[in-house]
Amino acid sequence: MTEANTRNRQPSMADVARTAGVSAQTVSRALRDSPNVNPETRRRVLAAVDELGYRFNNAAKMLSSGRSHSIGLVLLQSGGYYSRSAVTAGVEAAAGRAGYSVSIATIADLDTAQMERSLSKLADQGVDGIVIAVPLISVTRKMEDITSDIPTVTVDGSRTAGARVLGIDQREAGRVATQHLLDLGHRQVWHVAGPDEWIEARQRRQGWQECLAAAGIEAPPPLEGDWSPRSGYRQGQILAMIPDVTAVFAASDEMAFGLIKALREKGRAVPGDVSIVSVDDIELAAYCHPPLTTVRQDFYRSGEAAVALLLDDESAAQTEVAAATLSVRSSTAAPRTR
Amino acid sequence: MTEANTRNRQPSMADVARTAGVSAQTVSRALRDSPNVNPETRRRVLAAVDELGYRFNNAAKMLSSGRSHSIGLVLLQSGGYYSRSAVTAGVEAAAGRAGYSVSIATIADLDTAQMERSLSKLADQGVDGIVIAVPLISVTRKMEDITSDIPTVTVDGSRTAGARVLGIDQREAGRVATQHLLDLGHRQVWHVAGPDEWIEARQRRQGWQECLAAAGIEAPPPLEGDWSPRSGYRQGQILAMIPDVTAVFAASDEMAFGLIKALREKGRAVPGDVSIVSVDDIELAAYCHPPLTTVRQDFYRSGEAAVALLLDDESAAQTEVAAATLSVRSSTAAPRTR
DNA sequence: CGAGACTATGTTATCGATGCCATGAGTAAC
DNA sequence: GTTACTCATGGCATCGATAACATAGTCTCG
Repeated sequence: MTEANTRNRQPSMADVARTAGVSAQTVSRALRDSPNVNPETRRRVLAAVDELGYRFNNAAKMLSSGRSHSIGLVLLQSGGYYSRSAVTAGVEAAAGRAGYSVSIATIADLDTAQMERSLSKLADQGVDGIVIAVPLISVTRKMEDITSDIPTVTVDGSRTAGARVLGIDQREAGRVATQHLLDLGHRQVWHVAGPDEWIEARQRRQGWQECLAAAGIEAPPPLEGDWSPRSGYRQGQILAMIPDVTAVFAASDEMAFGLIKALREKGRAVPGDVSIVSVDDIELAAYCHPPLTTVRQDFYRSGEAAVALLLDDESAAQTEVAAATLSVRSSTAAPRTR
Repeated sequence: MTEANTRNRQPSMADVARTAGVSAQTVSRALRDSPNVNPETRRRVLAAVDELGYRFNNAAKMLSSGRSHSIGLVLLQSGGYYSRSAVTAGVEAAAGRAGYSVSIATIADLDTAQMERSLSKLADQGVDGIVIAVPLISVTRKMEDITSDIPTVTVDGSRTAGARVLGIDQREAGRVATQHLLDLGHRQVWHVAGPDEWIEARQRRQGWQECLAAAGIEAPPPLEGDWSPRSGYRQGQILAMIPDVTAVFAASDEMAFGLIKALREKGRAVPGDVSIVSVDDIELAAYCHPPLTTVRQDFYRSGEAAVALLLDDESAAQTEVAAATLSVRSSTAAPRTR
């Protein structure tokens, strides 16, 4: 009589079975694999499903099969909207294709306690696997416990006992960027790095250092930002006060935006006085002024690869590497000849 | 002997009960509410939980309680990395605070079939509620079925029978932006809109039209982009060929970036010759050249509000409105006096 | 034509937590 | 001192699907 009454409970497999005139087990078989089910029976079952608007109960399925067919994704709330979205999309797409759903757990800051909480939350949900898309600073006992129970992949190169590592070669990105500047004739390359807790940041910095070292150049002290355009702007103000700077490698496009703004304000033209290379190749990189020369990395593919690594037991040891390719635009040029 | 063997099944409530010397039922009570449990008993239970590393089984809980304590979030893969991330973060944060987890389902394009599939997927997972963060073009029977079974909130203003609507007043954004240009002395304001299927886009366009109408100005035909900087660039090339254009309202910051680039290339200075206002206030808006005057909208808050609306039955009819505030920077100026 | 293999289907136990009811201990009230 | 009631806890059925086992019928082949 009341409205609540109209909302009967969802039909169950037993209801379908009754309607189709078969047993629940047969319904289960008809709906999943199909080793041995009479086509005619299956037709009847499907008809009944359709008629009743049956929708299988995931909880029950999960309870009896022990698998949730869902994977967890740990993200950082701040810091690089771009790569975060791209990884998410890649993970979700690959998971979806494999019949898995994705649960997200974001952490506000790179903080051990929050990380533990997120992992616990995902573990409580019973995810079959976890993709960690943020750097693990220090791995606690509790994290180890969880990651050794549940297959885990980290996409940033952090290591923990149970977790496989998907290597995106960030050093390569640093090398490519730096080498490009050297090739243009610059004698020195400065660097605005990301936060040191991020493996990405460390690796890019390493690539930069290695590249300079290989060219026999002593690297200047790196400046450090936090990925944000604002931090790039800050560091740019500092760089603008150093006379000899002709080339800068920024660890992210967003920081490069800030960098350019600061340099311009101090009367340093880009690329006339200072060349800038960064990493990410976000969509806007081509539409700022000047268009950014930047190293493209396929985060979407990384997300996909992470899921593949997670679900495919065979390729256990395989760590895929996303190649780094340079998009040359107009923020770099040969140094001004004196 | 084999490695598989080492991975014993997770301890269950019964195991905890045995260890603590109580019944499973008592464990259940001790771990949840607490109407009638002896403090000493609870202590023993908690100790046992800790000792065994017990982690409750979500599937079982869900099966017996009928609630999954998870909500689904439908996102569009492409189109505006920014707002997508912000909404996601807001949803996840609010859901997390309420003890809910978030499952995502992305769709590649605005396509009815994909939308149906995503909703089905979420429904199959047994989510307790759904937040739809993409526009529903046409609502099919199947979608209605799902949204009437499961509480649903759409954050973009699309309407469907079962879904509540979280109104973010996009018309207001359009009005604020247009009015700003008129206040500066512009006699006409052009518009580069988002795709017409997006309610956001339509509403912003309406706001623009209404504002012009109120000022007694006949609106020029709107141009249409797809939110991407590239599409802004295309439309900018067209606008640059029209002599009288002095002010443009772009429906997103990203399109404004493209617009500015195109105008600049055709020799039209921003804001000297053409003023530009857009919407979103992404972080980079302040760091491009010139810094964008743009309307800020708090998508994070929208995400939070959507969850609140979903979980809080009381405020059923309440549609929260995120205010639109203008960030005035340097992409707008008074028109050149002749 | 009978043994073994294979097909299509039904029966029963089970996953792990919870809801409901039962029970015994302690306690307040008359 | 018996009634009535609360508190703390245990026992059992249950949620819905599945795995494992069971069974009746069909087919194949020597």
